[in-house]
Amino acid sequence: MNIEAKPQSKKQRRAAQERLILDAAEKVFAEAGFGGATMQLIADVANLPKANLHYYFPTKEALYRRVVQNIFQIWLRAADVFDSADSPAEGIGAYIDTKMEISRAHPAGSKVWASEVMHRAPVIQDYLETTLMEWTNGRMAIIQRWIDEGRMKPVDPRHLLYMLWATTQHYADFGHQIETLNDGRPLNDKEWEEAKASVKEIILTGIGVEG
Amino acid sequence: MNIEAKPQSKKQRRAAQERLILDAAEKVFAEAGFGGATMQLIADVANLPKANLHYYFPTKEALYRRVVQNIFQIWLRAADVFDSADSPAEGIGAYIDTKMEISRAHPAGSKVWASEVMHRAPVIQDYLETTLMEWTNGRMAIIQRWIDEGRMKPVDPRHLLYMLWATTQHYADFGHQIETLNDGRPLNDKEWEEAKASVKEIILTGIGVEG
DNA sequence: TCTTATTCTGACCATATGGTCAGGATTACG
DNA sequence: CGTAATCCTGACCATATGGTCAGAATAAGA
Repeated sequence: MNIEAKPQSKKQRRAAQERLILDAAEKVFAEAGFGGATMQLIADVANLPKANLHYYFPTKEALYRRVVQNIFQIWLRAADVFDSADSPAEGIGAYIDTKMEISRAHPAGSKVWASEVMHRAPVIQDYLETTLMEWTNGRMAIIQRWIDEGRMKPVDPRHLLYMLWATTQHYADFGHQIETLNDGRPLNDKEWEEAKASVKEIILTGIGVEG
Repeated sequence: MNIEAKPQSKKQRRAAQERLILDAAEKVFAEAGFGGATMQLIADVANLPKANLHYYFPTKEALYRRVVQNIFQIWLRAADVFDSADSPAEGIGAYIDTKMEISRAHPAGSKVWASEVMHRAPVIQDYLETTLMEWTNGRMAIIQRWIDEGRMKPVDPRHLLYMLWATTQHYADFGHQIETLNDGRPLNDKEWEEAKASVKEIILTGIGVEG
């Protein structure tokens, strides 16, 4: 009973197949939207027969739900850097860095999330109302504390958070527009660093912890 | 030949019907995406038989194209305030105000635009490459001039523009999330003013023209 | 009123899609 | 091996959708 068989145990194979399908689905959902995505296309991208998708995921909705849930987990994990910081500049700066890196590494995920929210969150509304709400309130409290301690400018914590989300996710969700305005080329490493630096500079200056 | 007949001339009726269909289409495309929207649903919202839509718009794509073009015009007109200003604080502040007001007045339009860009702009790529590119370069030049004249902090004009777009459009595109985090209620007049003020305060401070 | 152009619509069609299923292939394991 | 469980798949189905069309209704004009 080797729990870590080299090629594949039963469970590992199942997990690998699910991962394969989920990755393909994330791409297709991001590029075509839920309505525009077809199981056939996802199957083609995953290089599997369509019927096989239905063996692992009973319906298109179920598959989509898993994709969105995956993304949500990534967002949440990204939030940790916020807490462990003990200065606004450090916490918010690290949060911007992390969110920007996620936008670069998981643009498809960000787009699926954006699309889901734009369509009034039919699948993950409960997450918005519970997990996201709690997370937001927690972070707002932290920011408010920093403000009360006089360590940053007294801005509305809620709208600061919205600005952080909007600005960082923009580089994923509107990546195509940014690429077009960059003469058709995706941002290279240097340009990406400039983007991160610009965002941090304006916002951190804007809340009075830099410059 | 009364060009301004009270009830309706031929052309006026046609224009009115097209407007009716376009408004319904904007709503439906925003809520369901291009792929998820159906001509039947658009027809229901417009309270017309489906075949009638095809009398005015030959295909779903043609209808969608018109919706996106309409929105693009609104975006462009909003940009005027940028130019007529002679100080960074005034120009950028007015631009933020205008974009925020559009986000409130035309959330569906903003969502359709976002969706179109997220899907790699299959319909309006040429606009991105020509009109938007020119507009962006023009505004970057203005910002750069302000910087050269020492009237604002030397930030990257391109990323400042992206931040302006991202932040203002966020209130339309992610309006549902914002509403959920606002205890399920849409922002009221006061809250909307607070949002505008917060965005302006952070950004204008961030570029060193306020605070 | 008669004629013509325009607008409207129910009924219809070809196609694409999500999903099913019977049975074949493969693997696990005694 | 044998056999039971799991995994895989081609063929199929019901439905929904974009789009068509013949002809009715309406308006315009003489």
